[in-house]
Amino acid sequence: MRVSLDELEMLHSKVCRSVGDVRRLQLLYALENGALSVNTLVGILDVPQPTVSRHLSLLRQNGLLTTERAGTQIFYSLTDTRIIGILDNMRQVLHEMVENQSGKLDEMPVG
Amino acid sequence: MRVSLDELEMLHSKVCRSVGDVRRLQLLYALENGALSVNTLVGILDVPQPTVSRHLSLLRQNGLLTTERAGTQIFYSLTDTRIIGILDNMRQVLHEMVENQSGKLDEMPVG
DNA sequence: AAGTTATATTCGCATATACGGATGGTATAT
DNA sequence: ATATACCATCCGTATATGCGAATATAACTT
Repeated sequence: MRVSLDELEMLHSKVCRSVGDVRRLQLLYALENGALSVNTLVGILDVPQPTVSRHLSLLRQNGLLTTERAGTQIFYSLTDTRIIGILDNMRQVLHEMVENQSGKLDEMPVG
Repeated sequence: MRVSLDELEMLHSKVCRSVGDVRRLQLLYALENGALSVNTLVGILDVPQPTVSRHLSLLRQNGLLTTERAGTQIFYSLTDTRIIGILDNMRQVLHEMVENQSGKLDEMPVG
């Protein structure tokens, strides 16, 4: 499948946006070591089942997760585990940025 | 500065969300090779100046950009250029994912 | 001080997103 | 067929986000 730069840019921002939610970030990390059922994820995140289901659905629509049914359960897993590595890199950089520039985040306007 | 896992998680999702907008993604990439003035960025993105200014402001509030005034102009630059490398990694992975699973994104529900 | 350039902010509006609770659907078991 | 377990979707609501147009602020010039 050929993909233009514009399409890639769109996908890129869409994926970043879908990661840009604490619950969804937690879901991705929870699946770091393999597939889990919805119910298990509900237990881990401790939020209502419909909430988890909606976030999982969004992540799947954006290609980050895939599903597999086993009886009545549905197991979600990462489409590409390299995503976690990338998120870890980002987290590491952010960690350093926070420690270095300390209170400089959210600083006052330039004027 | 000590930073808890929760705080880091918050920052992480906040930063991802701020990257999750096409304009802001374009702004970050535009600044890949050094600082640029707001007006220059307006020319590159070809969107109204207030729109650019608002997106820049958000990116700065989230720590991704820093500013420096030079006369009447304000130059924005990346706080940490490693961010671009991370975004490139993600873009590369997404590119491969799209090419591999072709039309599988946005596929139909599991039921 | 008045004018000019560059940038930031405000306002009103439209759209998108997230949530809880209820409901709907699917698969297995009895 | 009924019951149960598991998951997805709908509904109404509250909040967040993005935009264009107009306006405000800051710095430099004359």
